[in-house]
Parts: sequence; structure tokens; C-alpha cells
Amino acid sequence: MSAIPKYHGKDRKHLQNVLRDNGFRSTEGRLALLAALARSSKPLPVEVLARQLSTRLDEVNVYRALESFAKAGITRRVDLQHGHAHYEFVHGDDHHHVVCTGCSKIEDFEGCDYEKLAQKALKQVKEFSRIESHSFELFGLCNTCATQL
Amino acid sequence: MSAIPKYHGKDRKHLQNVLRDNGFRSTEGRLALLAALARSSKPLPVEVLARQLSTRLDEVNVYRALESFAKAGITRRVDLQHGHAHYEFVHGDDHHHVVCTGCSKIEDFEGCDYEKLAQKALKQVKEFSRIESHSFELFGLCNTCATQL
DNA sequence: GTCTGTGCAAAGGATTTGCACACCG
DNA sequence: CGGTGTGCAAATCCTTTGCACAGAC
Repeated sequence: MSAIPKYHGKDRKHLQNVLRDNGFRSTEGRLALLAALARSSKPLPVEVLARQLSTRLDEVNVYRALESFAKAGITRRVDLQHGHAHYEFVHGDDHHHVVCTGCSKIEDFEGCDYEKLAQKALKQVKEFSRIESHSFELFGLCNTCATQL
Repeated sequence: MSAIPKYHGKDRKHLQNVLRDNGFRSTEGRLALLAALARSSKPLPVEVLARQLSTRLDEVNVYRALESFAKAGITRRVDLQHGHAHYEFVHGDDHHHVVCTGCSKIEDFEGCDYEKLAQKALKQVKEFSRIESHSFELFGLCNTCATQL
């Protein structure tokens, strides 16, 4: 495992396959976008993504790509209650975030026990028989921000 | 408990108290806003709220009021993955929604077991020691929409 | 060559801000 | 009265759309 994942060799090949396997064309812009997402441990805003790509990709096309990727299940849109969307690479289905309402710091956690909750919810509602996806985020003050108040 | 809460007598008094107890002034616009929220079983978009109030309150001020109310814990902002926010009256802490991605139908459910999940999450993260709030919504196709595909 | 992906310009929609006036307490 | 709440206009921010051209396959 390399300390700083670089966007080379194996990684590049892998991302090319991700694109092609999902019926997308492999372009430098989209590879750079996926690489940036894969490199980040946290969901990123569109504006930040567009700015930090190694190969320039217009913000408009970042939106278009992320929407396509989200439909294909490659990326996911996350609402962190800032005024804009964040996107992350999809690693697993039960991956969520704790967000600091003071400084926006984000940490991950897993295991919201989605399957069980979906079952429970389906028993309570009448018009649905299947849940496709869910959102679950926790909000609080991080230790640093909590101290400063 | 009355079957159909009406915006009269006791209810009006009660809402006036809700406002005053939270340090707000009791105005017709805000009473109408709270009444509309209290009357609805589902989270409502700002635009719909502003349109259906018995006493007119400019959409701008609906935003301002809802933000103040949210800070005071009277109302809650909900992200239903439409392009705009929804607001609901806060009844309890563990109240969530199942949303149809086809027709936007909404049903409620309770019991995401927030306390337990927050505990679990706190064990996994390092920078937080307390969770203040959470979001949890389920998405799927309602039975009607599922049939039409 | 064909069709998807791209950049640039512009539109669209939600939400915020500024400011003078109204009105609650 | 003093300060919060309101309406109206305008600004701002995020996101989407249109269109001609470039580049992947």
C-alpha cells in the first residue's frame, strides 16, 4: 500500500475499467475526477473537485459526470447540510458521516444497520414494499469546536 | 386530542405560547405558518407553505421564520432529495420518512434507534464526543410507481 | 464516422441580503 | 418608544440547459 496514492499505472488502469465497465468513455477529465474522489477520504463539494483536478474539467461537466456516475452507482451524492451537494466514491452501502456543525469536519462511520431499519420502516408504511436507498448523517460539535463555546 | 386540528381558540393560544416561550413575537404571519406546519402530516416546501397560509407572509419571511424556528427546535429542515428544502413541525426526535423517488409520495415512520446508533458511531470516530442531531430518510418506489415500470 | 463528452454562455431556481416601514410588547 | 418582524427588490449561489465542437471507440 503506497502512502500517497498516485494517479498512475495500476490505479489509472483500474479507473479506466470502472468507466468502461459502466458504459462510459474513458476521458482524461473523468479519470482525473474519479481519481480525486478515490483519493479523498471525505465527500467533496463540486466546486472543490472542479478546482483540484489534475486535468481540467469544467464545473458544468463535473456536475454532468457526477450525475451519470451516481446513476451507475459509482459515486454517491451526500447532503451534509451545507448549501451544496457533496460527492463521494461508493465503497460500501452502509457508510455514513459525522459532521461538525461548527467547522464542517467530517468523520466516517459504518453500520447504521440499514437492512433492519428498512424492514422496520416497511412494517409501518402502507404504500411501499421496497426500499432502494437511504441517507443517514449525524451532526454535532467536534471536540475542538465544543471547547470554544 | 382533536381529530382535525383547527387554527382556532385553544390551538391559536397554544401556538402563541410556542412563539413567546421561545422569545419570538407573536404575529399573524408566524401563527399562520406554525398552524400550517402543525396541520400537515408531511414536511412541506417553503414555496407551498408561503402560498397556502391563511395570513399572507412573504416567502422571504417564511425562510427567515423557519430558520429561526429551526434554531429554537420548533421546526426541522428535511432533505428529501428534491431540489429544495422541506420543513416540518418537530413532534419527536426519532421521526423519519420514506420517500417515493417516482412521485414524491411521503410516509412517516419512527424508531431509527438513534441513541444506539449515535453510541456506535461515537466509538468509531475520534474527534467527536457528542451527537446533537441526525438525518435519516429512506428512498424507494411506492407500489403505484413500481407497477408502472 | 458516429455518438458521447466538453467548454462556454446563459438560464433557472432556491435562498439570502439590504433597507425602509409596520407593529408587538 | 425600541427593537423585532415584514415586504419588496435585488443579489448571490448552486445547478441545469443549449449548442457547436472535440475526441473516444
